[in-house]
This record gives sequence, structure tokens and C-alpha cells, in this order.
Amino acid sequence: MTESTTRLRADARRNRELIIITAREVFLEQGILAPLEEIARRAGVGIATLYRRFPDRPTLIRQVALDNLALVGEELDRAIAEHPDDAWSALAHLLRRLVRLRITAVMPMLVPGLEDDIRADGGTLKARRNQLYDRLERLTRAAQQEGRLRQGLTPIDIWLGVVKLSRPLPGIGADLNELITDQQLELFLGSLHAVALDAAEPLRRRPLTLDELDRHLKRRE
Amino acid sequence: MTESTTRLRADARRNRELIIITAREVFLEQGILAPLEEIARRAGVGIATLYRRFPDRPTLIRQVALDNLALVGEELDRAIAEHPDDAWSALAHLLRRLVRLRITAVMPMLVPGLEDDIRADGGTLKARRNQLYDRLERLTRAAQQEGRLRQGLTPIDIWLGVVKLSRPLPGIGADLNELITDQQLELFLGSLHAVALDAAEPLRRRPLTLDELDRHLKRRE
DNA sequence: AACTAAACGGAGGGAGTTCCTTCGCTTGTT
DNA sequence: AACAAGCGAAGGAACTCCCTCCGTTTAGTT
Repeated sequence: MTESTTRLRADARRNRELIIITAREVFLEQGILAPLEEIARRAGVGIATLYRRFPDRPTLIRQVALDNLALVGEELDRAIAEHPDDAWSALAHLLRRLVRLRITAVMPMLVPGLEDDIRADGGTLKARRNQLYDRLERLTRAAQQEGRLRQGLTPIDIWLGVVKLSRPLPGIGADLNELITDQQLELFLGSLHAVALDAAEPLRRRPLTLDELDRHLKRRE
Repeated sequence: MTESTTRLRADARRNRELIIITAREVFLEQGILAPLEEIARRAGVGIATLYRRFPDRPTLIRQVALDNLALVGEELDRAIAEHPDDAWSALAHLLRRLVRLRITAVMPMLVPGLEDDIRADGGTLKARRNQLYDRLERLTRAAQQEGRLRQGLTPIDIWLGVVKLSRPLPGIGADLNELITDQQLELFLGSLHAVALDAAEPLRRRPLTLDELDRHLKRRE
């Protein structure tokens, strides 16, 4: 992903990827304060390897965040390519993929403490997030113009829904969690779908904007 | 709640209630392994007070679970009383209340390790859960017969939805979480609502049964 | 108002986690 | 085959959490 990656030895590159993928899962389950040793253990690498690649926790978090954003971008490309004339299908397909991949694309948007890193980053993370948001918004609008996505929905509704759905319930097995998530996702898709809901029961509320979300996060010291 | 409660001194009874309420919130956020000291701190009582009232963690968990079930029962009564001829409104009203109260009625259903306590309990907890489930199922069916709740939904879908919605996202403030949860709840209600969805896009799946859920939980050692 | 039993909170020792570094061995690359 | 790069395990320091002990405070009673 990063250019420095290309200079790594093959096994190092493999382990690096493994760590990021595992970290995504563990962060999703336990939050970003999860023990790094558990991430290493579940990734099947020594703790030293993790520290060698990611000197401290913020670095790891930022890499996971960047990786998430890139992955969502790729999936978005693919979904649109596979459904070029059908924005709703592309969106539904995308969401199913994202949930299955357990991506928390919103993480970098929501997690405070990342703020510092975003700034240290020169704003790269935030810029990429905004870019992705724009693309998602375009898809959303297209689906609404097709009349198949409920009016009044924003990408924020959708993203947050995916995050809440992806988040496994603590204390129960992975298989049961997957089952539950799948079932709930289909319900969620129903709530997004327009068909006749639109006229029948329009969303009556002031939608949350991205700026507003950011302000909330910033205010919280 | 319990008869032994009546023998407690007024301040003790007050603190006991406070601890249970706080424990519900903390368990919801962090899972049932959350530090007891945080529960005590957030409840504004000393750690000794918590231990005096609840000698060990399982005892506290069971009390919280029982309290949750009782509370949901009361809310169910109220919702039905307020909408005697309108099951769908009663259901929607109930869900809004439950989310706002941050009740995780399903907790005792989902959390393993509680299994032992359920048995030690002589099955009281499980019996009450099943009883509540039956009542909820009756309401569900009624709303479906009205043609206002989507066909194919079970109380499990609804309960699990409430749990996932109630669960706050980690690392962001309580106020933002509340905002997000409210917005997502309205979406969720939309997905439950029939209106015209029914004919347009019936739920095509095998629903999860309560027995099946229990079996999953038991299997997981 | 005074008394007493009940309840309270905080301090602190001990057990268990988590962090993060050091170091001798292994492996990919040329 | 040689060597640089990468690897995992062990372990000390710091921290967290559990749970009890004990001196102080408070609710309820006479």
C-alpha cells in the first residue's frame, strides 16, 4: 500500500498485511484500546514483529484506517462496475460486501484521538475520507433518482448502519454473530429501499451532516 | 424487587437500585466483564458497597438480567395500555422506549456463562425470558394481522435489532451516541413497517428460532 | 436528642495484564 | 554460501482490577 512496503522482504510484507487485517477485526470487536498482544497472537506473529512494523498504537490505528478506506474504495469500484446502470443494486451489493468483510470504514471518522494523527498526517486521512464520502454520496443520489432508495437518506445513515451491524455482540461465538449480522443486514436494506415506503412514510427529521459529526467529535476533547 | 430488598435500609436500597441501573449501562457498553470498580464509580458509591450488595459478579449480572426483564415487562404493559387497539403503534412505542432506556432485554438470552446461574436459579431467569418472549410474539402477530408489521418477522429480529441499536459506539460521547441511535432506530422502524414493503419485497429467508439461538449459545462451551 | 446497628467509602495488598525491549535464532535474497 | 533482514520468546516495569479490612457516617428507634 505505502511505498515503503515495496522495500520489505516478502515475509515481512505478508505479516504486515496479516497484522492490519487482524487489527481491523480486533478493533471492531474491542475498540482501539484492545491489547496489541492479542492482535499479534491472532495474526500468528510474535509481538516483536508487530512493534517492529508499527512502533506505537497510533501508527497501527492510522494504517488500519487508511487500509479500510482503500478497501472500501476498491469495493465501491467493483460494485459500480458490476452494476453500471443500477445504482441501487450497486449499493446493496456494496453493503453486503462491506459487512461480510467486516469493514469499519467509518472508524477513522468516528474515533477521537485519531484527530491528532490526522493532523500529523497533514490531513491525508481526512482528505481520503471526504473523497470517499463524495463518491458514496453520488451513488446514493443516483439510487434515489432511480426511485429505489428512500428519499432523505444520507451516506452517514448508511455508513453508521454498517458499523453498528458489523460490530459483533460480545460474548457470543463468531458463527452466531455472522448469522445475526446477515439477518439484520437484510432488514436494514429493507429500511433503505424505497419501493413504496417513500410515499407512505417519508423520513421526517433533520439529517446529520458530516460537518456536524466532526464537530461533535472535536468538542469531545 | 426481591423480598430481601424490603429489609434494607433506605440508603442501601437506593444504592442497590443505582448500582443495577449503572451496571446495565456499563455492561451494555463494555460487556459483562467490565470492571466492577467502574460501575461503582459511575454509580457514585464505594466499591465496598457494591461487594456488600452483590458478593460476586454472577450475582450482579443475574440481578441486572432479572431487572431488565421486569422493566421490559412493565414497558410492554404500558405500551399496550396506551394503544389498546393498535398493535403496531404499541410495538413502535415500546421500541422507542426500550432504546431510550438502554435496555438490553436480550442480554440474559445471549450471554453465556449466565447459563450456570440460570440453572442455579432453578430456571427462573429462563422461564421469565420465555414468558416475555411469548407476550412479545403475541404483540408481533397482532401487528402483522393488522397488516402494519412486515410478514416473516419474529421477536428475535426485533430484540436483536434493539440490542445492536442500543449498543453505543466506543470512543464517542454519550450525546452523539444518543443522536445516532435515535436516527438509526427510525430507520429500523421503517424496515419493520409493512405498508407496501410486504408485497414488494418479502423477507426471503429462514428465520432464526429461539431454540436455535439457545443451542448456539450452549454449544459454545 | 441520643443511641445503635446498619451502611458507607477509601486504602491497600496481591494477582493478573499489558506494554515494550532485548537477544539469540531463522529465513529470504543475491 | 553469505549476510542482512526478519522472526519469536522471554521477562521486567507499569498498570489495572479484585476484594477485604476498618474507621467513619447515617438511618431508624426509643
